[in-house]
Amino acid sequence: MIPYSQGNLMDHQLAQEDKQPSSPDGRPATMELDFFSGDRLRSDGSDHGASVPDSAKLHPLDDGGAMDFLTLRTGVLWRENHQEETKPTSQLKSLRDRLEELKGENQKLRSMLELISKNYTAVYAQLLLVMQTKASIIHKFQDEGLANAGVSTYGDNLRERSEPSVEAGITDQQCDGQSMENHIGMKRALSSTNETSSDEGQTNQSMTTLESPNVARGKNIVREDEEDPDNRQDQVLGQQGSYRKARVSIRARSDAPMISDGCQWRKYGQKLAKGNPCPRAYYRCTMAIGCPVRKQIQRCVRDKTILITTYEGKHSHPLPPTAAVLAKTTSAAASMLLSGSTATEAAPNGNSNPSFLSSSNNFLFPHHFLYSNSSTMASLSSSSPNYPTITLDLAQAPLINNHSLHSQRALSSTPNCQTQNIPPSNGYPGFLGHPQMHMLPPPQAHHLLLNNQYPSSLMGNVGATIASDPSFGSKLAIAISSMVGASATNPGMLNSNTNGCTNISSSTSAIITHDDAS
DNA sequence: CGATTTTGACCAGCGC
DNA sequence: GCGCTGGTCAAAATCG
Repeated sequence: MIPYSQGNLMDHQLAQEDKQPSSPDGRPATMELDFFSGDRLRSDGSDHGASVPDSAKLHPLDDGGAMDFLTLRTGVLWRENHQEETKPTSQLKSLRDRLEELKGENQKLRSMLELISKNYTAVYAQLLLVMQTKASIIHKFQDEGLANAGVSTYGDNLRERSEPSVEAGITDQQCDGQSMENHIGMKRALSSTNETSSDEGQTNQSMTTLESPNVARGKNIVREDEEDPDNRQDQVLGQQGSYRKARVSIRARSDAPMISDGCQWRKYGQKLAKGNPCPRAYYRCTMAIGCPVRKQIQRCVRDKTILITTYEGKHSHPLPPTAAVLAKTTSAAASMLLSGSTATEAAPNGNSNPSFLSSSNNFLFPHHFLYSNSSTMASLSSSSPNYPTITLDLAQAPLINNHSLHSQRALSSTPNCQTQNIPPSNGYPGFLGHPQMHMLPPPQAHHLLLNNQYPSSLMGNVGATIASDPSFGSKLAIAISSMVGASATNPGMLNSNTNGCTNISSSTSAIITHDDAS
């Protein structure tokens, strides 16, 4: 009904591609995509969104596409107006009638769309509620059972948290993700203290590395450890190995060995997981001694072009802006995930915050994409209750070209694998390093709506839209950070989105997935 | 020569 | 208890 085809999109892409600066060798310069860059959002927005008056937008967050749509419609009306002078009145009346008819039809379709969206949201909320309840029961069961058995587990940490001798004044109501990490750190500290008597009187640096601002302010007892915290932590981790933390998994198409996230990593292991011929690589953050953050990288067994990066832990050091956004996002997601089943903490907006995925913020379930039952952006992995994992699936995006990952090296055959990137031309190392994403037009949720092919081809477009959405990361980070209320290490990014942050639900999306890396 | 990767060994959890 | 699997360690190899 509405004349916006895939061709328009491709033409737009080509036009954008022509605008890319060229490298000395004549090829278009590589420009990595930084999903979490607000500056990038601004710069791109100047090409599209900035030129679109708000009144012309179909949706507050719709940027470039609205202009195209408006232009197309305006063109039709313009032609109609000029034809008025030459066409017979009856024909004009017929056209007007037809126009009114189409308007009415459009209105009906919009109503139907809204209804479907509401229904889907309601159903999804129920589904999540069920999942959360299930996870909560499992956690509770493990907490009680394993604690009674004297096994050190994540649940055990929860139990110990309220012990005055360990942490005074920490209540169950403070059982958010960060405090959980504190407890993991505390548990490690206690464990190591128990292991070696010579450790008494000292404290584990690893705890410090895991501490939250609350810890730093003295809520927990933190002392300095003279030993190498990294080793200590590794030992404790290796020996106690049962700590369970939330993980944030990112799936993205890439032929590069690693996505660039702005951090520096050292590979410490590689394993062949059962059922997947691709090895899983283990990395730990080396930007600071004792940083507890680790990540695993593995290709999807079903689709080798999909790179699955799983982050665990929270950085214990300041991050460069390029890394801070992703780190904050994953950390916040993990925190929310951990607190999801038990959270009583109110979100900054005043809403209770039952879940990171809840509809209270609704950014994960944008109504634009509710036509597909699998087009949500994040998912809880319920397959492993001890390792709650949230998956951000960007795998529907176009393949990430390895040209953009110039600083990366082969996963298994090249050394110094790290993501300390050479800044691209836009000044941001990028998150997924995806030149194609730069070339795509900015997000256009309503592009999907305008596309005649939907909903049959919706899913493919969803991925492209996510990938092309420069505000995707920002909105995601904003949404998460708004819920956890953590201090922003990169306020520049978070504040940069001036037109979209108030309605995060508008243009973010990804795909619910299952854990199929192994 | 320091930093990093490689890779076999080790450990803990889990299912049978 | 045994075997399998995932995760980590640490010595050796490699790289810059």
